[in-house]
Amino acid sequence: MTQHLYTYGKKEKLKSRKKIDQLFQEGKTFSVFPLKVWYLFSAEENSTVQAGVGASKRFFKKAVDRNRIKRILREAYRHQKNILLDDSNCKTKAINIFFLYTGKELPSSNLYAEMQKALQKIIAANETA
RNA sequence: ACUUGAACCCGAACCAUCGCCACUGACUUUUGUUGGUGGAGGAAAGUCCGGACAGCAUAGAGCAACCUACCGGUGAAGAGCCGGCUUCCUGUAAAAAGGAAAGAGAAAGUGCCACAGAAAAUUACCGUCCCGAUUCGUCGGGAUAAGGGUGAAAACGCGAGGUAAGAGCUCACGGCUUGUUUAGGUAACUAAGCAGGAGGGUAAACCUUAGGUGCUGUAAUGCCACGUAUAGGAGCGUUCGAGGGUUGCUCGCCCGAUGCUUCAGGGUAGGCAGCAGGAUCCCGAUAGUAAUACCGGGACCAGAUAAAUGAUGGUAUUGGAACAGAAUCCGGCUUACGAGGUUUAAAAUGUU
Repeated sequence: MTQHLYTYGKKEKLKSRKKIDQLFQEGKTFSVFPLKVWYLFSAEENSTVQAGVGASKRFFKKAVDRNRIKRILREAYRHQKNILLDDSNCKTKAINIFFLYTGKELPSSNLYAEMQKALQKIIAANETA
């Protein structure tokens, strides 16, 4: 799993509208302030972890601010995703994850610590399941 | 010199590492590896105008609604731009100069005009004048609109005549306005003459006049793929017509039959085109006061669909800056904004 270290390319993004709707309807959720996380394990054959990020239009009316948050979240995921990929239980599963920023102000840090916590929670959830 | 305003320019450099999107070369040909090129704005914003493009409609009439409103030019077009005219403001001895204007009509009608003031359009508080009464302090009736006071604005200004006092009541001059003649100008308009006329403002109040306006927007629209069920129940209807279209309404007109509405249930929500070469951008010449036009040469310059430009460290000083992120595309307008650069102004009281 060390071949692609810190990438976040097209294949790793959660893009299909169908999958996202499914995730919001059927997926489980928890919060690590200021993040809210949806996740869903599925038994599909192409086993990849796909993740998406977002920010509420209600709190961030300017597109520039939403772009900024999405970039920070992507950067945080990009650097920390190997926590998930190196875990032997998660490696082979298809996991859909969505990170929503629920804070009301722009983040002051790079959100690495929060992202790490969130990913570890997903691993823990997988083990109990 | 600083500060402030206006106009224009610019909108954050370079290096390393990690990473993103599009196109593309090579190697591998399920997949991937590696290299190259390009990758947000002056407002991409607000969605306020105008188009291109697309679909639908094209049988009209009335009403309603909306838009435009000095002249000429420019442009695909506009509520755009350029030049001029007029009016107003600043300024000046007068000019020059600078700035502003939703700039047709208030002389068709209706309405409204805060506060103050007697009164905001047929008004009279003080005052002035006349008549009557009088306890000589004033009181009552009438005339008037010169003067005072209020206000953003008070019945055109000023002089003379006139009168009890006064008043465009009359007259001269001036200002305004309608028609007309002459001269200049493409025209708006300007100057002069003649004849007539009115008397506050407001049309970003209704309104009137003149001219004009099909509707809907790229989630348009076209094509391909996938998929279910020409299944079932109920209602309406087939020339005595359900329903639909036609601009918002009314009339009228047109289309119209395995059709329309609805209940329950089921399926899809993937790709391609539209979509990045255009009223394009840059440089130069010519014409024009200018907007702009035209000619010559050169350039190809983002294109996604949960939606690409970021992170970390360093280099000279400030520890990183403003407003802000394309989504069909153009032309404008408006609004937001900064460290800086250039020019210009400070005459409506800038500082040293």
